[in-house]
Amino acid sequence: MNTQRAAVEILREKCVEHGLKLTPQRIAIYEAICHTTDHPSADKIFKKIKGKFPSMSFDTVNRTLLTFSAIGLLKVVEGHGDPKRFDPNLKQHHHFRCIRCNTIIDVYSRYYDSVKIPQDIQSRFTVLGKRVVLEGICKQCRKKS
Amino acid sequence: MNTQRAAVEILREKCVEHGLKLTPQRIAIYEAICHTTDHPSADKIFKKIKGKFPSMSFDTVNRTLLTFSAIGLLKVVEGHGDPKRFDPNLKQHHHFRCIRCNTIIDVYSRYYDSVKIPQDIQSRFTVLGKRVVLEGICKQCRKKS
DNA sequence: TTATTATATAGGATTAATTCTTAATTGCAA
DNA sequence: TTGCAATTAAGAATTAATCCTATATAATAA
Repeated sequence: MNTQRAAVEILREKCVEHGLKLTPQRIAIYEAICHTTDHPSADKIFKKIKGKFPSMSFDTVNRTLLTFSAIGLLKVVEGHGDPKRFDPNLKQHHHFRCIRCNTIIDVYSRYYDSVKIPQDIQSRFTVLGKRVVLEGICKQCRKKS
Repeated sequence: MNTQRAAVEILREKCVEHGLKLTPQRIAIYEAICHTTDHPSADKIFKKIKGKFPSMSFDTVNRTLLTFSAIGLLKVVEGHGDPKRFDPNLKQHHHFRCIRCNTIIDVYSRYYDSVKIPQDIQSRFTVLGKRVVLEGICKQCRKKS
């Protein structure tokens, strides 16, 4: 698949750039998370990979995800005290979180992208990223009640 | 102190509203968190209270904070997989998070308050809250490097 | 290629965070 | 007051995250 090849190439570049080895584990983990849009936890990725890669340890998955986060291959999304959740989507986007089922859904909006950093905030901090975070009830949970 | 009395009254109202008992533990915990602006974890609140209330258990602090969160007395702030952090500030506000020291600083901005919920998002979700979340380097950490 | 070496991994141990269990206590309504 | 349902303390159990170390391996250079 095209997107898979692209993923390995992106990974390879980043590894070379940071002097990291391109191991089968790293490839499997990066490909696994690239196929998600639900911001999975380390444990979810671990379980997903277990079938194809029975010898992999949870520690490797967790450590690798943190490494990826450190080199900017993915981000830890803002959560609410539950296990860390990872997001391979580096494009500017926003999040909606359901307070019932705790799902985090990507929101794309030019309008939100265009929200500016006011001058007084710029002088207080070095702002590297911004995001609009919405919360409420998702469609599925709305149906249930 | 005036703000302290106010805190107890707010707590009492909410407790009556939800059929909860007004216990000394709840009062102590609510007053403690009302005096913070640094979005402390349950553990920090626990340590803060320990001096005045040596018999209180960590579990009580944690459970009580979650109860407060459930009845809307405070909120669990968006974090990054670390222990839950609580925010008694229910006024519309925004957050800046330092990626170095993990401090979360309140940001007040009329401009950010005025950011709207687009129509297509309203139709997908029942949006109950919104916040602009900034991240970057805070002043203190900028000095260090 | 092959040898070398620094890095990475597996798997179990450890630590930390959170939640559960239970017996005792205590607000508060009657 | 009294009775009872809600709440608490304390420790156990569970779950999440990190650390340790012996082994394996990717990448480099001969």
